[in-house]
Amino acid sequence: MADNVRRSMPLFSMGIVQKLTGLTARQIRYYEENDLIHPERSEGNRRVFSFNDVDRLLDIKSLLDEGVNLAGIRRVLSEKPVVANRPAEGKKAMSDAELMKFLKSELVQAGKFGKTSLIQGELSRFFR
DNA sequence: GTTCTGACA
DNA sequence: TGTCAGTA
Repeated sequence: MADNVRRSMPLFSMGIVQKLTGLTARQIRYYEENDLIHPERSEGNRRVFSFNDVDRLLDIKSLLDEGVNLAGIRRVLSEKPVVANRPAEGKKAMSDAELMKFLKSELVQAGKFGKTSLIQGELSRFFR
């Protein structure tokens, strides 16, 4: 259960998530409006994303890249309970350590190249 | 400086 | 979706 705790631990700010996912704040907020994600809120009403939210956002990005509309994405994601991120054996893509490492490298690259790096096109292949 | 909501091109 | 406004 320590796994779920870590995954739902609010750690990322909007800016970080933007770089991590390559999505714009506008999109992220829009997806939240459509109940695709449910970030926590901090003091000043700031969104605080958990590891799960980022992972979920990446899934959304993958679907978007495949030309799936919001309705379709919502359908796919609706099968994934928010807080109920059980140790789904045959569906687990990456371990926490791997995902963490991956995200960190993306951050570094995003920093080097300026803004959105390769996160946009290639990334979608690794997920889902 | 960063993020938030609402709104409009 | 982008972006501007007015805040917190």
